[in-house]
Amino acid sequence: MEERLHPDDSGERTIRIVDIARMAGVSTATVDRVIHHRGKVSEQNLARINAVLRQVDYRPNLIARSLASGRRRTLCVVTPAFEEGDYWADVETGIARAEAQARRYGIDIRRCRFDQYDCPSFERAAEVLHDETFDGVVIAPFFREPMLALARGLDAREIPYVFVDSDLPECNRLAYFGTPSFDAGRVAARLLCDRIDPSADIVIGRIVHRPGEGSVQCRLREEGFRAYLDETGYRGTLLSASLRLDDPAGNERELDALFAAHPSVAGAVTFNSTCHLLAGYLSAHGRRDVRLVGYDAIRRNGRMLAEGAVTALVAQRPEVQGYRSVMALCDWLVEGRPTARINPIPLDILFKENYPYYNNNL
Amino acid sequence: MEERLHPDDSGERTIRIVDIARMAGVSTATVDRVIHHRGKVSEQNLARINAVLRQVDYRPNLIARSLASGRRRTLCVVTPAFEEGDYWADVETGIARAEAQARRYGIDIRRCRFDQYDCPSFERAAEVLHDETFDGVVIAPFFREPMLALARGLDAREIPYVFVDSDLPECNRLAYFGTPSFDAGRVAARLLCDRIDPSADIVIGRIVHRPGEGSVQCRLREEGFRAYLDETGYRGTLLSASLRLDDPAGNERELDALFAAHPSVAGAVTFNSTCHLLAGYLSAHGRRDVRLVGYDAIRRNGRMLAEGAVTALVAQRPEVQGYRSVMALCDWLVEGRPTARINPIPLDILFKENYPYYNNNL
DNA sequence: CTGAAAGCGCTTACAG
DNA sequence: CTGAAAGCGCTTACAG
Repeated sequence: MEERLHPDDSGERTIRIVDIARMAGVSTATVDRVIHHRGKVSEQNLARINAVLRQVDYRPNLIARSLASGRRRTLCVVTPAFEEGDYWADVETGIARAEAQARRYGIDIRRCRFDQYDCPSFERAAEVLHDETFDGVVIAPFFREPMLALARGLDAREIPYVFVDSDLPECNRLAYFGTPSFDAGRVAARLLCDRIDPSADIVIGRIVHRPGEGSVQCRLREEGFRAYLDETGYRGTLLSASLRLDDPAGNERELDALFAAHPSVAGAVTFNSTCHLLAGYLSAHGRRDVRLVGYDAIRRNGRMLAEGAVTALVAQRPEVQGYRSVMALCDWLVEGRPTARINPIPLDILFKENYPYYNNNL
Repeated sequence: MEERLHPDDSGERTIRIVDIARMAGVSTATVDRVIHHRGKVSEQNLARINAVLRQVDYRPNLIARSLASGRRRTLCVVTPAFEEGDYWADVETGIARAEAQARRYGIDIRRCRFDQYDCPSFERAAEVLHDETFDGVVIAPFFREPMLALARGLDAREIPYVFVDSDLPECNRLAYFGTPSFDAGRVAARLLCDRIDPSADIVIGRIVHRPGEGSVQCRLREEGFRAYLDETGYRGTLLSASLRLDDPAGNERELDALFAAHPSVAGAVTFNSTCHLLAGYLSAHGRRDVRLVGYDAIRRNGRMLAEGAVTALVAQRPEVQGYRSVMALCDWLVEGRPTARINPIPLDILFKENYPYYNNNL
């Protein structure tokens, strides 16, 4: 073990660049060059300075650095467009918090939104990343193929990027922040099964946006859900209900037909944040005997939870995801400090009793 | 609405003290005096500068401020001593995280530990706060009377303090961070009742440290627990088991006797973080039919959860509590930014299925 | 009561 | 390849 002198340990004053310069018999500019690997430095000076650097525990004063350099950097955040009360509004809350902190270190944030149900809109957003240049990118990789292409471009230009919400492990992302979808499905299954008979039928509410299938995340959650049922000896039937965000009358007909055909249904689940749709139906029809589990603590779901129309919600700290995604990039750019590549965000379980405290997650 | 020019909105460059000085026709030192309400300033200059300040949206550059002032401040954190794997070790994790950030703004942290089961040790820690002077204090107010005395002293010396873990509302604390204990009790009751018959007996494990009664927090949790049972028509019997941290043989005898006398017990609960004691007993005696709910995601509890000896844990983000307590003080000291006085930390529910992801809560 | 000047630690042209 | 010097925005003695 090398003997090191550290100010905090020894009571010595903290080491500055001038100190190093003096010890190495060079100017501060040369020390700066070595520290940042920029410009040319003679072999001799390089060796001397490195020798000093090895002796002392130099910790750059980031505040001074940021003040002196005056350098501003710009990040681009590419996430779905949202309205108030939507899931992505909560992610934005976290991003805004990070933005406030990042500004102090000279980092600005540019937003770029896309329609999460419309692949071409994602591709248009990706074009911005091509046309302009950024120091880093946070992106919700909703659409696989365009994302892979985009990632190749970013890799080529050596622009670091962070994934939020869902992951594409084959990409060279700096970090990923999101909940483990498969286990999120298992959790939902457990919450439902704790309260219904193992032979009762369960409705799966599927929100249909367009002909294509659901998101990767929803699919993984469903797999986890089914896995749990298999493991625990479930022997009822899983029924599917196709619902639309924009067609209440159609939803009503769909559900009326389903419940008429299967009076024994005792549970329901949705794998995205729209369980308030099903909850509204159950509530309106007085079906308090049907247990419903869904995802995300958005206000409309929270209201249904409070009313008792939803049994439990599985939530995923969207603000934390937004905040940490941005901060990971800041840490990297400002201090060169890497973040873990995969950062599973905790899966939160909300009942009526603890929902009221599930707010400021920052 | 007053018209304000803000750099971010208008593309104008950001306002500095020199700009204000120029606009008011004074020196930067005088502007500084007005901004910080320090030193004497003539009526006339005061008026001029305030007029300018009203026009522009001056946002001090905190980085420059901290660099220039070179002022260091010291906070004192007074929390229970702990060993690895204890609850308070997790709180310390959050404190250490905050410390790293705070250092950049010239804030140092001093620790002061006490024995959470020993009031005199708390009083000794309080003496440090009297003898030395700090710019702010974070404190876990375990013991009411000495804390009230200490708070009076801090108030008199105008030293801001933040409570963590539990609250004493009659004190003039800058902020409080902790979970709502009563509802934490209700949540535990719900978790237990979802899985047992309303007429089954329930054991309450009480950890006895010394003759005195348990902490305020435990008592409140128990009240919430009982309230939930009352509301939901529970009609079994609540049985009490007195356990000790340091007497496994005694615990064994106590529980053997209890379970022998009450073979119908189907549930158990503890209101502090030691449910691993009860879990160990149940596991060793093959009592998988007894559902157990406890508090805090410390490692020993987590292991029992994974094994299935604990049904669910209610957790309270100790790292977040530690982190935010310190940061609240930093925000106040550095920027004069106040925090909400009461900050309820979310109540987390952990099952075997989501426990693995309940780690880095920061 | 007020302002000129130095300085916090680091970076950045610029001249050599 | 190197170093002296200016400057980032703010604060702090100090002289007046």
